[in-house]
Amino acid sequence: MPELPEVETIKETLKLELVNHTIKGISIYCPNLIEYPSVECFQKQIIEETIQNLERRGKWLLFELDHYYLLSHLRMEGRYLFRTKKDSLEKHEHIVFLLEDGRELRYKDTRKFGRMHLIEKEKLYKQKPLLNLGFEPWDAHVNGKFLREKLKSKSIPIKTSLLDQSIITGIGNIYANEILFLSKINPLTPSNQVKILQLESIIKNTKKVLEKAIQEGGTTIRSYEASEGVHGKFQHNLYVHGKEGETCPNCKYTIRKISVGGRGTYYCPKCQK
DNA sequence: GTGACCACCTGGCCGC
DNA sequence: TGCGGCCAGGTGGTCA
Repeated sequence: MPELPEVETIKETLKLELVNHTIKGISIYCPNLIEYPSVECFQKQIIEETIQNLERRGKWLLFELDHYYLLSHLRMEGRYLFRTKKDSLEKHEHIVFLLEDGRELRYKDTRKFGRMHLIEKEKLYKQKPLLNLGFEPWDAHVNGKFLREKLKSKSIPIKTSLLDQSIITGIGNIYANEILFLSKINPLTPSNQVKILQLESIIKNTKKVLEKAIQEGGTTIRSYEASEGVHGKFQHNLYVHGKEGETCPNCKYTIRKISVGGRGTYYCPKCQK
């Protein structure tokens, strides 16, 4: 599933293909994917807009157009593919953007979990979904004191807080597991009981894990591809995620899988006490 | 303000 | 073999 490193990889891949190209038409086969505005407005407003740039904010992909930002969240299995008019529409291809050079940018999403917004440029950070988004992990505001302040009234597990996009944006389930393993913190620890040194360790390892994952092009687990045929390699660097029953690379204890906040959580009970 | 729960959605897997 | 049920996941909404 695309998290921050995967979205960063997708952004860079699409940027090479899309900047300075104009959207001439759009076909929407699954209206539920359009969150805002209405499907009719979305279709009307996006026509004749030229893609100026691609950006990323957390797990959101931002297409900068002339007058709007097209925001795309890939959720679990969303991906973008390039096709031509001659190519027949395949299963799960729900939205087709026709470009002025005849290519088609198709949004494919097996589970239809992804969402798109089209927002006027000046309102980008004044309304959902970016309004309440937290800081990027590399933001200067993100330090131990910041996290302690944010978590002081929270008794939910630290793993759940790491997934809260209004605190630090971009961390998903895979990387939260890895970050807590490297920080030697039990994922069930109440957020307000994590010590300041541990919070600083979390921040350090968040940057470390995400930077490494971006270098490797993200993590390819099941269905994720940056674009067609582009696979990440970070799955070879995972310590605990998806390794239930295997031995811990540090202490050789058996890695355990539990459910925290309804999410599959992998950890070493010996290293992460 | 906080936390728990649910809906969204489909393919894959497992047990019967 | 076929069927039903469960699971995976991120986010937003609702309710206590």
